[in-house]
Amino acid sequence: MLINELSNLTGVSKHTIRFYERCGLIKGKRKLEVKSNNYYHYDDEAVERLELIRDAKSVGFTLHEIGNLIEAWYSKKLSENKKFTILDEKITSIDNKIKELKEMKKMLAQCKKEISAGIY
Amino acid sequence: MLINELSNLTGVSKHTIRFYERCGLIKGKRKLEVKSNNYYHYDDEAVERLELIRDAKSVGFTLHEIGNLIEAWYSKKLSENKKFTILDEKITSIDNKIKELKEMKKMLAQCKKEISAGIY
DNA sequence: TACAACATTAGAGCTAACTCTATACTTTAT
DNA sequence: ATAAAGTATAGAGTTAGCTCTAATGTTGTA
Repeated sequence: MLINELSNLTGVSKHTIRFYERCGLIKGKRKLEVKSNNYYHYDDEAVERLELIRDAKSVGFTLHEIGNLIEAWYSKKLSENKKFTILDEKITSIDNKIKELKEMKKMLAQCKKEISAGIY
Repeated sequence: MLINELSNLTGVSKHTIRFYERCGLIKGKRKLEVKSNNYYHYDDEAVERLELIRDAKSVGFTLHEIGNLIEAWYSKKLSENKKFTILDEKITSIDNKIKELKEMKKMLAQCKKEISAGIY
């Protein structure tokens, strides 16, 4: 698919897709058999990646961190050990985030209770 | 306490504390009885707020969202209903984030499995 | 009393992550 | 054949969230 379709499918703007491409987060491929233009073509992996980027961003990961994650995921260059290190790091960081979110939720529930009780 | 102590206690830099103060996220108070300077004094609530800001930021909330939350929490001006609306909104958003994080974690575990199995 | 350490304000500078504009070429529909 | 819509590239502009500098004044210690 071309960039427009990818954009419609994921809800990520074309500008942003190109920006992510410049950052190395996703990769389109040129078709060698097409000589008249140099349009990029995207596959399902690009869709997957954009969804991963969106989810990871929304829980506070930076593009840089997401880049590492994607590399561990898809790269053929990294050693198995290196990949595990990155993945385990992210899993730990996810666990921490979940813990923080649960605490925040508890706090908010407590806050609601206090408001109901008219403490404030 | 003065800004230096607040900074040491929370690990948030003085510059950043002042930045948050300009944003209205925390509030120091001047002591009327002190005439020779206009230093700000901070209490335990300031510490609480800075911790809340740090936690909320790390899971992807913006300062703007955190500002709303803090207002719902501490403000005497908002109506009870308005506060509940904001708090419930944040609770929903927290639940979504937890869900996303759990999915990501599952994906990462799957990724590790695939790497072990030598699929990549 | 000197001087280091601390405080305030104003404003400049910086990085991440977009977002937009301009230019130019290609494809598609009429 | 031509106009509308799509694509690529380069680079400028924007916003959030800091981060730093300079100027100036205050406090605490030797």
